[in-house]
Amino acid sequence: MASSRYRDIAEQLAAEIAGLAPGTRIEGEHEIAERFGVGRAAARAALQELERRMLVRRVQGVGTFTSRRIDYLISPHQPPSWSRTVNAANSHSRAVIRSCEVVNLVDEIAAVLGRVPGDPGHRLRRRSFIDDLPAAWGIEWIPTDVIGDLATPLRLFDSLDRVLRELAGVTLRRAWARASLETTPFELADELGTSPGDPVWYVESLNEDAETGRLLCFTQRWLRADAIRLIMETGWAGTAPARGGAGAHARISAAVGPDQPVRLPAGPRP
Amino acid sequence: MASSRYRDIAEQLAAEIAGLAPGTRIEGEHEIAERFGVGRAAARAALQELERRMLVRRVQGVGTFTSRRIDYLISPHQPPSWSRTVNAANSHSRAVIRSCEVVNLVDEIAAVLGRVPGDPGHRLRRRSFIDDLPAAWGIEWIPTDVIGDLATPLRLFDSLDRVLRELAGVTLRRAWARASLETTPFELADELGTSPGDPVWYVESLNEDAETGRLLCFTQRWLRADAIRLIMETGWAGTAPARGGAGAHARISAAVGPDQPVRLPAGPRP
DNA sequence: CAGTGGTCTAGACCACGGG
DNA sequence: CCGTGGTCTAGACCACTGG
Repeated sequence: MASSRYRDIAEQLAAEIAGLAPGTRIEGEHEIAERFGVGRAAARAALQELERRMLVRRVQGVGTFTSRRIDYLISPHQPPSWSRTVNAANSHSRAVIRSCEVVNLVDEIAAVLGRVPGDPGHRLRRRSFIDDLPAAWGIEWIPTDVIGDLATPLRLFDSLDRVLRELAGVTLRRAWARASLETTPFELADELGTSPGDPVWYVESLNEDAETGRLLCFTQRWLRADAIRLIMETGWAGTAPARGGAGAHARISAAVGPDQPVRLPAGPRP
Repeated sequence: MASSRYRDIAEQLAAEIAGLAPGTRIEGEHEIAERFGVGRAAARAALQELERRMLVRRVQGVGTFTSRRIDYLISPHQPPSWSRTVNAANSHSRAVIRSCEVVNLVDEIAAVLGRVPGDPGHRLRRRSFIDDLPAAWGIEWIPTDVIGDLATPLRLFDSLDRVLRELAGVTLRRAWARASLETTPFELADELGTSPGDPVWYVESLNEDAETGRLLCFTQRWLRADAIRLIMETGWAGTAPARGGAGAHARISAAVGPDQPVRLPAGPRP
Protein backbone atom coordinates (compact mmCIF):
# COMPACT_ATOMS: atom_id res chain seq x y z
CA MET A 1 0.00 0.00 0.00
CA ALA A 2 1.56 3.21 -1.16
CA SER A 3 -1.15 5.56 -0.01
CA SER A 4 -2.86 6.28 3.24
CA ARG A 5 -4.56 9.26 4.71
CA TYR A 6 -1.67 10.33 6.91
CA ARG A 7 0.82 9.97 4.08
CA ASP A 8 -1.30 12.14 1.85
CA ILE A 9 -1.49 14.74 4.58
CA ALA A 10 2.26 14.55 5.15
CA GLU A 11 2.79 14.98 1.43
CA GLN A 12 0.60 18.04 1.26
CA LEU A 13 2.17 19.57 4.34
CA ALA A 14 5.64 18.90 2.93
CA ALA A 15 4.69 20.81 -0.19
CA GLU A 16 3.23 23.64 1.86
CA ILE A 17 6.27 24.09 4.07
CA ALA A 18 8.79 23.68 1.26
CA GLY A 19 9.03 27.42 0.72
CA LEU A 20 8.96 28.53 4.35
CA ALA A 21 11.96 29.87 6.18
CA PRO A 22 13.56 27.42 8.62
CA GLY A 23 12.15 27.84 12.11
CA THR A 24 8.69 28.89 10.96
CA ARG A 25 5.97 27.61 13.21
CA ILE A 26 3.41 25.37 11.54
CA GLU A 27 0.03 24.00 12.60
CA GLY A 28 -0.23 21.67 15.57
CA GLU A 29 -1.69 18.20 15.72
CA HIS A 30 -5.15 19.36 16.77
CA GLU A 31 -5.42 21.93 14.01
CA ILE A 32 -4.28 19.47 11.37
CA ALA A 33 -6.75 16.88 12.61
CA GLU A 34 -9.53 19.42 12.28
CA ARG A 35 -8.39 20.82 8.95
CA PHE A 36 -8.20 17.44 7.25
CA GLY A 37 -11.11 15.91 9.11
CA VAL A 38 -9.16 13.08 10.68
CA GLY A 39 -8.53 11.88 14.20
CA ARG A 40 -5.59 13.16 16.15
CA ALA A 41 -3.69 9.92 15.68
CA ALA A 42 -3.65 10.35 11.91
CA ALA A 43 -2.64 13.99 12.18
CA ARG A 44 0.10 12.99 14.57
CA ALA A 45 1.33 10.28 12.22
CA ALA A 46 1.59 12.84 9.42
CA LEU A 47 3.70 15.18 11.54
CA GLN A 48 5.87 12.32 12.73
CA GLU A 49 6.44 11.39 9.12
CA LEU A 50 7.70 14.91 8.44
CA GLU A 51 9.91 14.74 11.50
CA ARG A 52 11.31 11.42 10.29
CA ARG A 53 12.15 13.07 6.99
CA MET A 54 13.92 15.81 8.93
CA LEU A 55 11.62 18.48 7.51
CA VAL A 56 10.26 19.66 10.86
CA ARG A 57 11.36 19.70 14.46
CA ARG A 58 8.79 19.19 17.20
CA VAL A 59 9.16 20.33 20.79
CA GLN A 60 6.77 19.30 23.50
CA GLY A 61 4.93 22.21 25.03
CA VAL A 62 6.09 24.55 22.30
CA GLY A 63 5.06 23.46 18.84
CA THR A 64 6.18 22.21 15.45
CA PHE A 65 8.64 24.18 13.35
CA THR A 66 10.11 23.90 9.90
CA SER A 67 13.67 22.72 9.83
CA ARG A 68 16.55 22.10 7.47
CA ARG A 69 19.89 20.39 7.54
CA ILE A 70 23.15 22.22 7.15
CA ASP A 71 25.73 20.70 4.82
CA TYR A 72 28.88 19.72 6.65
CA LEU A 73 31.64 18.61 4.33
CA ILE A 74 34.48 16.51 5.67
CA SER A 75 37.19 16.25 3.08
CA PRO A 76 40.97 16.19 2.90
CA HIS A 77 40.63 19.37 0.86
CA GLN A 78 38.47 21.22 3.37
CA PRO A 79 39.87 22.86 6.51
CA PRO A 80 37.90 21.84 9.57
CA SER A 81 35.79 24.56 11.17
CA TRP A 82 32.35 24.25 12.67
CA SER A 83 31.68 27.95 12.85
CA ARG A 84 32.64 28.58 9.26
CA THR A 85 30.50 25.70 8.11
CA VAL A 86 27.46 27.00 9.94
CA ASN A 87 28.03 30.59 8.95
CA ALA A 88 28.40 29.57 5.32
CA ALA A 89 24.82 28.33 5.52
CA ASN A 90 23.67 31.73 6.76
CA SER A 91 22.98 30.38 10.20
CA HIS A 92 24.26 31.51 13.54
CA SER A 93 26.80 29.32 15.29
CA ARG A 94 27.45 29.28 18.99
CA ALA A 95 29.51 27.03 21.23
CA VAL A 96 29.19 26.60 24.97
CA ILE A 97 32.10 25.31 26.95
CA ARG A 98 30.97 22.48 29.22
CA SER A 99 34.41 21.89 30.66
CA CYS A 100 37.97 22.82 29.88
CA GLU A 101 40.81 21.42 31.93
CA VAL A 102 44.31 20.09 31.63
CA VAL A 103 44.57 16.33 32.04
CA ASN A 104 47.15 13.66 31.50
CA LEU A 105 46.45 12.09 28.13
CA VAL A 106 45.45 8.46 28.39
CA ASP A 107 47.20 5.90 26.22
CA GLU A 108 44.82 5.85 23.26
CA ILE A 109 44.59 9.62 22.95
CA ALA A 110 48.31 10.15 23.42
CA ALA A 111 49.06 7.55 20.78
CA VAL A 112 46.76 9.16 18.26
CA LEU A 113 48.35 12.54 18.88
CA GLY A 114 51.86 11.14 18.68
CA ARG A 115 52.60 12.07 22.28
CA VAL A 116 53.78 10.04 25.25
CA PRO A 117 51.05 8.64 27.54
CA GLY A 118 50.68 10.95 30.52
CA ASP A 119 51.69 14.06 28.60
CA PRO A 120 49.54 17.02 29.58
CA GLY A 121 46.77 18.16 27.27
CA HIS A 122 43.61 20.20 27.31
CA ARG A 123 40.36 18.30 27.38
CA LEU A 124 37.73 20.63 26.01
CA ARG A 125 34.08 19.65 26.01
CA ARG A 126 31.69 21.82 24.15
CA ARG A 127 28.12 21.93 23.02
CA SER A 128 27.48 23.60 19.69
CA PHE A 129 24.33 25.29 18.51
CA ILE A 130 22.88 26.24 15.16
CA ASP A 131 20.53 29.16 15.52
CA ASP A 132 20.30 28.41 19.24
CA LEU A 133 19.26 24.81 18.70
CA PRO A 134 21.60 22.15 20.08
CA ALA A 135 23.27 20.38 17.18
CA ALA A 136 26.58 18.93 18.34
CA TRP A 137 28.57 17.89 21.35
CA GLY A 138 32.21 16.99 21.37
CA ILE A 139 35.49 16.49 23.13
CA GLU A 140 38.68 18.04 21.85
CA TRP A 141 42.14 17.05 23.01
CA ILE A 142 44.94 19.57 22.52
CA PRO A 143 48.40 18.92 23.94
CA THR A 144 49.59 21.83 26.06
CA ASP A 145 52.68 22.15 23.89
CA VAL A 146 50.37 23.50 21.20
CA ILE A 147 48.86 26.19 23.38
CA GLY A 148 49.33 26.82 27.10
CA ASP A 149 46.16 28.58 28.09
CA LEU A 150 43.06 27.61 26.18
CA ALA A 151 40.13 28.52 28.43
CA THR A 152 40.81 32.27 28.44
CA PRO A 153 40.97 32.91 24.70
CA LEU A 154 38.03 30.59 24.08
CA ARG A 155 35.85 32.98 26.08
CA LEU A 156 36.50 35.57 23.41
CA PHE A 157 36.24 33.47 20.28
CA ASP A 158 33.91 30.52 19.99
CA SER A 159 36.07 29.12 17.28
CA LEU A 160 38.89 26.80 18.28
CA ASP A 161 40.13 27.06 14.74
CA ARG A 162 40.56 30.80 15.17
CA VAL A 163 42.15 30.63 18.59
CA LEU A 164 44.79 28.21 17.41
CA ARG A 165 45.44 30.19 14.26
CA GLU A 166 45.84 33.53 15.98
CA LEU A 167 47.46 32.53 19.26
CA ALA A 168 49.37 29.38 18.43
CA GLY A 169 50.29 30.40 14.91
CA VAL A 170 49.13 27.16 13.37
CA THR A 171 46.66 26.33 10.61
CA LEU A 172 44.41 23.33 11.08
CA ARG A 173 44.18 20.69 8.41
CA ARG A 174 42.58 17.28 8.60
CA ALA A 175 45.08 14.46 8.84
CA TRP A 176 42.29 11.92 8.88
CA ALA A 177 38.69 11.62 9.89
CA ARG A 178 36.26 8.80 10.43
CA ALA A 179 32.49 9.12 10.54
CA SER A 180 29.61 6.78 11.10
CA LEU A 181 25.92 7.02 11.83
CA GLU A 182 24.96 5.83 15.29
CA THR A 183 22.08 6.12 17.70
CA THR A 184 22.22 8.72 20.45
CA PRO A 185 24.13 7.36 23.45
CA PHE A 186 22.10 7.56 26.62
CA GLU A 187 24.56 9.96 28.27
CA LEU A 188 24.36 12.45 25.42
CA ALA A 189 20.60 12.66 24.96
CA ASP A 190 20.31 15.71 27.22
CA GLU A 191 23.23 17.52 25.65
CA LEU A 192 21.93 17.02 22.13
CA GLY A 193 18.27 17.44 22.95
CA THR A 194 17.49 14.10 21.33
CA SER A 195 15.97 10.93 22.65
CA PRO A 196 18.23 7.95 23.16
CA GLY A 197 18.11 6.06 19.89
CA ASP A 198 17.72 9.06 17.61
CA PRO A 199 20.24 9.07 14.76
CA VAL A 200 23.46 11.01 15.33
CA TRP A 201 26.79 11.20 13.59
CA TYR A 202 29.90 10.11 15.39
CA VAL A 203 33.00 11.75 13.97
CA GLU A 204 36.61 11.23 14.98
CA SER A 205 39.10 13.59 13.49
CA LEU A 206 42.80 14.25 13.83
CA ASN A 207 44.08 17.64 12.82
CA GLU A 208 47.60 18.68 11.98
CA ASP A 209 49.38 21.89 11.14
CA ALA A 210 48.96 22.53 7.44
CA GLU A 211 52.55 23.69 7.12
CA THR A 212 54.61 21.45 9.38
CA GLY A 213 52.37 18.39 9.71
CA ARG A 214 52.65 18.60 13.48
CA LEU A 215 49.71 16.91 15.18
CA LEU A 216 47.60 19.48 16.99
CA CYS A 217 44.19 18.28 18.00
CA PHE A 218 42.09 15.16 18.24
CA THR A 219 38.33 15.53 18.18
CA GLN A 220 35.43 13.24 18.97
CA ARG A 221 32.12 14.74 18.05
CA TRP A 222 28.48 13.77 17.95
CA LEU A 223 26.22 15.63 15.54
CA ARG A 224 22.46 15.52 15.28
CA ALA A 225 21.63 13.85 11.99
CA ASP A 226 18.50 15.98 11.66
CA ALA A 227 20.57 19.16 11.94
CA ILE A 228 23.60 18.19 9.87
CA ARG A 229 23.74 16.74 6.39
CA LEU A 230 27.18 15.26 6.63
CA ILE A 231 29.00 14.71 3.37
CA MET A 232 32.24 12.86 3.52
CA GLU A 233 34.84 12.61 0.82
CA THR A 234 37.92 10.51 0.48
CA GLY A 235 40.45 11.10 -2.23
CA TRP A 236 44.01 11.99 -2.95
CA ALA A 237 45.30 15.33 -4.07
CA GLY A 238 45.58 14.19 -7.67
CA THR A 239 42.02 12.95 -7.96
CA ALA A 240 39.59 15.24 -6.21
CA PRO A 241 35.89 14.38 -6.43
CA ALA A 242 33.95 16.02 -9.21
CA ARG A 243 32.94 19.47 -8.09
CA GLY A 244 29.43 20.77 -8.00
CA GLY A 245 28.23 19.22 -4.77
CA ALA A 246 24.49 18.83 -4.51
CA GLY A 247 24.06 20.19 -8.01
CA ALA A 248 26.10 17.46 -9.60
CA HIS A 249 24.38 14.94 -7.36
CA ALA A 250 20.96 16.07 -8.52
CA ARG A 251 21.90 16.05 -12.18
CA ILE A 252 23.46 12.64 -11.96
CA SER A 253 20.59 11.25 -9.94
CA ALA A 254 18.23 12.28 -12.70
CA ALA A 255 19.79 9.49 -14.74
CA VAL A 256 18.04 7.00 -12.47
CA GLY A 257 14.43 7.72 -13.11
CA PRO A 258 13.69 7.62 -16.84
CA ASP A 259 13.63 4.01 -17.83
CA GLN A 260 12.38 0.99 -16.01
CA PRO A 261 14.70 -1.64 -14.57
CA VAL A 262 15.00 -4.50 -17.03
CA ARG A 263 15.12 -8.14 -16.07
CA LEU A 264 17.77 -9.96 -18.03
CA PRO A 265 16.84 -13.44 -19.23
CA ALA A 266 19.61 -15.14 -17.27
CA GLY A 267 19.26 -13.09 -14.11
CA PRO A 268 18.20 -14.83 -10.90
CA ARG A 269 14.84 -13.96 -9.42
CA PRO A 270 14.75 -10.75 -7.34
CA MET B 1 9.86 12.75 30.48
CA ALA B 2 12.49 10.06 30.18
CA SER B 3 10.27 7.09 30.95
CA SER B 4 7.07 5.77 29.55
CA ARG B 5 5.48 2.41 29.31
CA TYR B 6 6.38 1.79 25.67
CA ARG B 7 9.98 2.88 26.21
CA ASP B 8 10.33 0.49 29.12
CA ILE B 9 8.94 -2.29 26.98
CA ALA B 10 11.28 -1.38 24.13
CA GLU B 11 14.19 -1.40 26.55
CA GLN B 12 13.33 -4.83 27.87
CA LEU B 13 12.77 -6.23 24.39
CA ALA B 14 16.09 -4.75 23.27
CA ALA B 15 17.82 -6.59 26.09
CA GLU B 16 16.00 -9.81 25.27
CA ILE B 17 16.89 -9.79 21.60
CA ALA B 18 20.48 -8.65 22.12
CA GLY B 19 21.78 -12.20 22.06
CA LEU B 20 19.59 -13.57 19.29
CA ALA B 21 20.88 -14.40 15.85
CA PRO B 22 19.96 -11.86 13.16
CA GLY B 23 16.75 -12.83 11.40
CA THR B 24 15.18 -14.48 14.42
CA ARG B 25 11.47 -13.98 14.59
CA ILE B 26 10.21 -12.21 17.68
CA GLU B 27 6.77 -11.65 19.18
CA GLY B 28 4.17 -9.68 17.28
CA GLU B 29 2.27 -6.59 18.38
CA HIS B 30 -0.68 -8.52 19.76
CA GLU B 31 1.45 -10.86 21.81
CA ILE B 32 3.47 -8.04 23.27
CA ALA B 33 0.33 -6.12 24.13
CA GLU B 34 -0.97 -9.15 25.98
CA ARG B 35 2.32 -10.02 27.68
CA PHE B 36 2.86 -6.54 29.08
CA GLY B 37 -0.79 -5.80 29.70
CA VAL B 38 -0.98 -2.75 27.46
CA GLY B 39 -3.04 -1.72 24.48
CA ARG B 40 -1.91 -2.54 21.03
CA ALA B 41 -0.87 1.07 20.38
CA ALA B 42 1.69 0.97 23.17
CA ALA B 43 3.02 -2.40 22.03
CA ARG B 44 3.25 -1.05 18.52
CA ALA B 45 5.11 2.04 19.71
CA ALA B 46 7.65 -0.18 21.46
CA LEU B 47 8.30 -2.19 18.30
CA GLN B 48 8.52 0.96 16.21
CA GLU B 49 11.11 2.26 18.65
CA LEU B 50 13.19 -0.86 18.06
CA GLU B 51 12.78 -0.47 14.33
CA ARG B 52 13.90 3.16 14.58
CA ARG B 53 17.00 1.96 16.42
CA MET B 54 17.60 -0.48 13.59
CA LEU B 55 17.40 -3.46 15.94
CA VAL B 56 14.46 -5.13 14.20
CA ARG B 57 12.95 -5.24 10.77
CA ARG B 58 9.20 -5.49 10.39
CA VAL B 59 7.38 -6.80 7.36
CA GLN B 60 3.66 -6.51 6.94
CA GLY B 61 1.93 -9.82 6.74
CA VAL B 62 5.04 -11.67 7.85
CA GLY B 63 6.30 -10.56 11.23
CA THR B 64 9.04 -8.84 13.17
CA PHE B 65 12.62 -10.08 13.02
CA THR B 66 15.87 -9.22 14.70
CA SER B 67 18.27 -7.32 12.54
CA ARG B 68 21.77 -5.93 12.52
CA ARG B 69 23.79 -3.59 10.42
CA ILE B 70 26.81 -4.70 8.47
CA ASP B 71 29.89 -2.52 8.68
CA TYR B 72 30.82 -1.08 5.32
CA LEU B 73 34.12 0.74 5.37
CA ILE B 74 34.93 3.26 2.68
CA SER B 75 38.52 4.26 2.91
CA PRO B 76 41.42 5.08 0.61
CA HIS B 77 43.13 2.08 2.17
CA GLN B 78 40.29 -0.35 1.52
CA PRO B 79 39.63 -1.91 -1.90
CA PRO B 80 35.99 -1.56 -2.87
CA SER B 81 33.95 -4.74 -2.91
CA TRP B 82 30.39 -5.25 -1.81
CA SER B 83 30.55 -9.02 -1.80
CA ARG B 84 33.71 -9.16 0.26
CA THR B 85 32.27 -6.69 2.74
CA VAL B 86 29.13 -8.72 3.20
CA ASN B 87 30.92 -12.04 3.32
CA ALA B 88 33.33 -10.67 5.91
CA ALA B 89 30.32 -10.21 8.17
CA ASN B 90 29.37 -13.86 7.72
CA SER B 91 26.37 -12.95 5.66
CA HIS B 92 25.37 -14.05 2.20
CA SER B 93 25.65 -11.54 -0.60
CA ARG B 94 23.73 -11.65 -3.83
CA ALA B 95 23.33 -9.22 -6.69
CA VAL B 96 20.59 -9.14 -9.27
CA ILE B 97 21.18 -7.45 -12.59
CA ARG B 98 18.32 -5.09 -13.38
CA SER B 99 19.81 -3.91 -16.63
CA CYS B 100 23.12 -4.05 -18.42
CA GLU B 101 23.62 -2.28 -21.71
CA VAL B 102 26.12 -0.26 -23.65
CA VAL B 103 25.29 3.43 -23.86
CA ASN B 104 27.00 6.61 -24.92
CA LEU B 105 28.34 8.25 -21.79
CA VAL B 106 26.69 11.58 -21.07
CA ASP B 107 28.86 14.60 -20.37
CA GLU B 108 29.03 14.40 -16.56
CA ILE B 109 29.80 10.71 -16.45
CA ALA B 110 32.34 10.88 -19.25
CA ALA B 111 34.08 13.79 -17.54
CA VAL B 112 34.32 11.94 -14.25
CA LEU B 113 35.78 8.90 -15.99
CA GLY B 114 38.22 11.00 -18.01
CA ARG B 115 36.62 9.94 -21.29
CA VAL B 116 35.17 11.93 -24.17
CA PRO B 117 31.40 12.58 -24.04
CA GLY B 118 29.67 10.03 -26.22
CA ASP B 119 32.29 7.34 -25.66
CA PRO B 120 30.67 3.93 -25.21
CA GLY B 121 30.35 2.47 -21.77
CA HIS B 122 28.41 -0.19 -19.91
CA ARG B 123 25.59 1.02 -17.74
CA LEU B 124 25.00 -1.66 -15.17
CA ARG B 125 22.13 -1.44 -12.73
CA ARG B 126 22.01 -3.90 -9.92
CA ARG B 127 20.12 -4.65 -6.78
CA SER B 128 22.15 -6.16 -3.96
CA PHE B 129 20.95 -8.34 -1.16
CA ILE B 130 22.23 -9.30 2.26
CA ASP B 131 20.87 -12.67 3.30
CA ASP B 132 18.16 -12.25 0.67
CA LEU B 133 17.00 -8.90 2.03
CA PRO B 134 17.28 -5.95 -0.35
CA ALA B 135 20.02 -3.66 0.91
CA ALA B 136 21.40 -1.68 -1.98
CA TRP B 137 20.71 -0.48 -5.48
CA GLY B 138 23.19 1.14 -7.79
CA ILE B 139 24.36 2.15 -11.22
CA GLU B 140 27.84 1.37 -12.41
CA TRP B 141 29.45 2.93 -15.46
CA ILE B 142 32.34 1.06 -17.08
CA PRO B 143 33.85 2.29 -20.35
CA THR B 144 33.95 -0.46 -22.94
CA ASP B 145 37.69 0.00 -23.31
CA VAL B 146 38.01 -1.58 -19.86
CA ILE B 147 36.02 -4.67 -20.75
CA GLY B 148 34.12 -5.48 -23.91
CA ASP B 149 31.48 -7.91 -22.75
CA LEU B 150 30.22 -7.44 -19.23
CA ALA B 151 26.82 -9.09 -19.11
CA THR B 152 28.08 -12.60 -19.84
CA PRO B 153 30.75 -12.93 -17.16
CA LEU B 154 28.50 -11.21 -14.61
CA ARG B 155 26.11 -14.11 -14.89
CA LEU B 156 28.81 -16.32 -13.48
CA PHE B 157 30.21 -14.08 -10.78
CA ASP B 158 28.08 -11.62 -8.84
CA SER B 159 31.14 -9.62 -8.05
CA LEU B 160 32.10 -6.88 -10.49
CA ASP B 161 35.36 -6.61 -8.61
CA ARG B 162 36.15 -10.19 -9.48
CA VAL B 163 35.07 -9.98 -13.11
CA LEU B 164 37.29 -7.00 -13.74
CA ARG B 165 40.20 -8.55 -11.92
CA GLU B 166 40.06 -11.87 -13.72
CA LEU B 167 38.93 -10.82 -17.19
CA ALA B 168 40.25 -7.29 -17.54
CA GLY B 169 43.40 -7.83 -15.53
CA VAL B 170 42.89 -4.77 -13.38
CA THR B 171 42.69 -4.25 -9.64
CA LEU B 172 40.11 -1.82 -8.33
CA ARG B 173 41.13 0.92 -5.95
CA ARG B 174 39.12 3.92 -4.81
CA ALA B 175 40.24 7.15 -6.42
CA TRP B 176 37.65 9.05 -4.45
CA ALA B 177 34.29 8.56 -2.85
CA ARG B 178 31.57 10.78 -1.50
CA ALA B 179 28.81 9.71 0.85
CA SER B 180 25.86 11.37 2.46
CA LEU B 181 22.70 10.33 4.26
CA GLU B 182 19.51 11.04 2.37
CA THR B 183 15.92 9.98 2.38
CA THR B 184 14.75 7.26 -0.01
CA PRO B 185 13.95 8.73 -3.41
CA PHE B 186 10.45 7.88 -4.50
CA GLU B 187 11.67 5.92 -7.54
CA LEU B 188 13.88 3.66 -5.44
CA ALA B 189 11.46 2.73 -2.68
CA ASP B 190 10.41 -0.47 -4.42
CA GLU B 191 13.94 -1.52 -5.27
CA LEU B 192 15.16 -1.04 -1.72
CA GLY B 193 12.01 -2.24 0.02
CA THR B 194 11.81 0.96 2.00
CA SER B 195 9.19 3.66 2.21
CA PRO B 196 9.93 6.99 0.59
CA GLY B 197 11.54 9.06 3.31
CA ASP B 198 13.36 6.23 5.04
CA PRO B 199 17.06 6.95 5.56
CA VAL B 200 19.44 5.67 2.90
CA TRP B 201 23.06 6.28 2.05
CA TYR B 202 23.96 7.84 -1.24
CA VAL B 203 27.49 6.98 -2.29
CA GLU B 204 29.38 8.13 -5.35
CA SER B 205 32.66 6.45 -6.01
CA LEU B 206 35.28 6.52 -8.71
CA ASN B 207 37.58 3.55 -9.02
CA GLU B 208 40.92 3.30 -10.73
CA ASP B 209 43.43 0.58 -11.47
CA ALA B 210 45.65 0.17 -8.43
CA GLU B 211 48.73 -0.23 -10.59
CA THR B 212 48.33 2.21 -13.45
CA GLY B 213 45.85 4.74 -12.05
CA ARG B 214 43.67 4.29 -15.11
CA LEU B 215 40.05 5.21 -14.39
CA LEU B 216 37.86 2.14 -14.57
CA CYS B 217 34.45 2.53 -13.06
CA PHE B 218 32.12 5.14 -11.66
CA THR B 219 29.45 4.03 -9.20
CA GLN B 220 26.35 5.63 -7.77
CA ARG B 221 24.80 3.58 -5.04
CA TRP B 222 22.00 3.79 -2.55
CA LEU B 223 22.26 1.69 0.59
CA ARG B 224 19.66 1.05 3.25
CA ALA B 225 20.84 2.78 6.40
CA ASP B 226 19.21 0.10 8.53
CA ALA B 227 21.18 -2.60 6.74
CA ILE B 228 24.55 -0.90 6.42
CA ARG B 229 26.60 0.82 9.08
CA LEU B 230 28.67 2.94 6.77
CA ILE B 231 32.01 4.08 8.11
CA MET B 232 33.92 6.54 6.03
CA GLU B 233 37.53 7.51 6.43
CA THR B 234 39.60 10.21 4.88
CA GLY B 235 43.34 10.30 5.25
CA TRP B 236 46.60 10.23 3.40
CA ALA B 237 48.95 7.33 3.16
CA GLY B 238 51.24 8.74 5.80
CA THR B 239 48.59 9.24 8.43
CA ALA B 240 46.11 6.41 8.50
CA PRO B 241 43.36 6.48 11.11
CA ALA B 242 44.02 4.70 14.36
CA ARG B 243 43.27 1.04 13.88
CA GLY B 244 40.85 -0.94 15.96
CA GLY B 245 37.56 0.07 14.40
CA ALA B 246 34.57 -0.29 16.63
CA GLY B 247 36.78 -1.46 19.46
CA ALA B 248 38.76 1.75 19.58
CA HIS B 249 35.56 3.67 19.18
CA ALA B 250 34.03 1.99 22.21
CA ARG B 251 37.08 2.44 24.39
CA ILE B 252 37.44 6.07 23.48
CA SER B 253 33.75 6.71 23.89
CA ALA B 254 33.99 5.46 27.43
CA ALA B 255 35.90 8.64 28.19
CA VAL B 256 32.65 10.54 27.80
CA GLY B 257 30.58 9.10 30.56
CA PRO B 258 32.40 9.38 33.88
CA ASP B 259 32.21 12.97 34.97
CA GLN B 260 29.43 15.46 34.53
CA PRO B 261 29.64 18.40 32.18
CA VAL B 262 30.84 21.46 34.08
CA ARG B 263 29.55 24.95 33.50
CA LEU B 264 32.38 27.44 33.47
CA PRO B 265 31.69 30.76 35.23
CA ALA B 266 32.26 32.82 32.12
CA GLY B 267 30.41 30.55 29.72
CA PRO B 268 27.22 31.81 28.09
CA ARG B 269 23.94 30.18 28.99
CA PRO B 270 23.17 26.96 27.11
C1' DC C 1 -7.62 -18.97 5.03
C1' DA C 2 -5.36 -17.19 9.47
C1' DG C 3 -2.12 -14.15 11.24
C1' DT C 4 0.80 -10.41 10.55
C1' DG C 5 1.58 -5.44 10.63
C1' DG C 6 -0.74 -0.83 8.87
C1' DT C 7 -4.19 2.54 9.51
C1' DC C 8 -7.61 5.02 12.05
C1' DT C 9 -11.20 6.72 15.51
C1' DA C 10 -12.81 9.00 19.69
C1' DG C 11 -11.85 9.58 23.41
C1' DA C 12 -8.60 10.41 27.87
C1' DC C 13 -4.87 12.06 30.89
C1' DC C 14 -0.24 13.79 31.36
C1' DA C 15 4.33 16.53 30.92
C1' DC C 16 6.11 20.48 29.48
C1' DG C 17 6.94 25.42 28.29
C1' DG C 18 5.55 30.04 27.85
C1' DG C 19 2.80 33.93 29.12
C1' DC D 1 -3.11 29.22 33.18
C1' DC D 2 -3.46 27.44 28.43
C1' DG D 3 -1.88 25.14 24.46
C1' DT D 4 1.59 22.22 22.91
C1' DG D 5 3.10 17.54 21.94
C1' DG D 6 3.52 12.70 24.45
C1' DT D 7 1.26 8.65 25.95
C1' DC D 8 -2.37 5.35 26.07
C1' DT D 9 -6.90 2.66 25.67
C1' DA D 10 -10.35 -0.24 23.37
C1' DG D 11 -11.90 -0.91 19.83
C1' DA D 12 -12.30 -1.39 14.38
C1' DC D 13 -11.19 -2.40 9.56
C1' DC D 14 -7.79 -3.11 6.05
C1' DA D 15 -3.54 -4.84 3.28
C1' DC D 16 -0.41 -8.08 2.82
C1' DT D 17 1.89 -12.71 3.17
C1' DG D 18 2.15 -17.39 3.61
C1' DG D 19 0.41 -21.91 3.73
